[in-house]
Amino acid sequence: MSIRHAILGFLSWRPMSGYDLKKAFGDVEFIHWAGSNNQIYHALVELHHRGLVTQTIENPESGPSRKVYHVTDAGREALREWVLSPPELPQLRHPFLIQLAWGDQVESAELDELLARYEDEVRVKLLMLREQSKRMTHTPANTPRGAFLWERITTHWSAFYEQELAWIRTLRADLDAHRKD
Amino acid sequence: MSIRHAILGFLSWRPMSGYDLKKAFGDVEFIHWAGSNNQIYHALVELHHRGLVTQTIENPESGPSRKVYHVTDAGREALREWVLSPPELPQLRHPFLIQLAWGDQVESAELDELLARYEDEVRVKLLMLREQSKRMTHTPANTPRGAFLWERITTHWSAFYEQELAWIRTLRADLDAHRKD
DNA sequence: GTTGCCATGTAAGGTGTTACATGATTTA
DNA sequence: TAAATCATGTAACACCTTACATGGCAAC
Repeated sequence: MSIRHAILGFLSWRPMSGYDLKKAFGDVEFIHWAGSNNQIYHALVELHHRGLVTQTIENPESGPSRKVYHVTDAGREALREWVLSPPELPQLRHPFLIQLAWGDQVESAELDELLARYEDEVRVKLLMLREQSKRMTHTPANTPRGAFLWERITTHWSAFYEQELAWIRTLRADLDAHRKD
Repeated sequence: MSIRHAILGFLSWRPMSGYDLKKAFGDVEFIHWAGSNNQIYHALVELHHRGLVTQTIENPESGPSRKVYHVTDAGREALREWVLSPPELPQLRHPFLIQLAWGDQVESAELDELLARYEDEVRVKLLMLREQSKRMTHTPANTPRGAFLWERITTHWSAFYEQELAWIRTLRADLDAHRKD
């Protein structure tokens, strides 16, 4: 799984420039690459070199010229192959859990403050996700099945943060109950 | 959050060598990401340089010599500070979701096979986690609160994969129902 | 006239993984 | 005698992020 596959995926929706791709990456939360310029432009050169995309240069009357990339048949086949490639397990990086693992180093009041801050961050994140999904009307689903998949994926993504929020709330409540014993 | 903090944390349990640390990182699932030789040995040199750890060299009668590191008071203070530092949100890397986002490229039967393979991977992972938690008796909790935290963290880690499993099962069932319409 | 968007790139630096190099001891 | 484990490190590479460089156009 690399950024090239995701680029092929985006280009299968419609031809795009590097700049378009950068925005596309930024729009879709669960495609985790921040989609930095470096990677995108570099990947496009490589995909072009391998013949998976073609390049057309647009010179509009006004504005800068853009290089628009289109998927080729070979590219479409590569996309299909990638979709069917062995699934990888998700990788969860959770620095806060590691921090918390040594939470015994601090006092109960300090610990609860830390947990409260984390709860806050997660809550804000969830609000942000919901706002974003409201705005995101441009789900590019061509078929009902595609739309269905897309919906399940984004819901699942939110569910992750919801579980996080529920967990931290229970934890705080239980620690509080303990403290009063 | 960097590997240095986790190292300080481990050393706060007991003095360890680089080799010990490497194993410690490998043992604890939710810290699993960081522990490669390169990083550990490099970080130890740096921590030593900053005076957060001291080094004693053991030359046992048999076997190779080992450099054992101990936390200093400054190190313990740095650990405390880190524990109280602003919490970071978890980062989820989920290549399979990205793959699935373009699942429309393949036929329903192929898609279900893919989902089945993923379900299998998650199931195996969960089994592995449960086995591991059975073996892991060496929870280094000094206090009841520490043990409590540790237990909540590892349970939460499993819950993540459990949610994953539930999600994929529902998804498959619903896709199947759709197909029969 | 300054900010922001469109558009293409480069450079530098940090993070993280895999493999390699070395050498002694223990276990099968 | 071959392997695995103990133990310390180095090297090379891939990945990913941040910031920089350039320049035109539009809007306020």
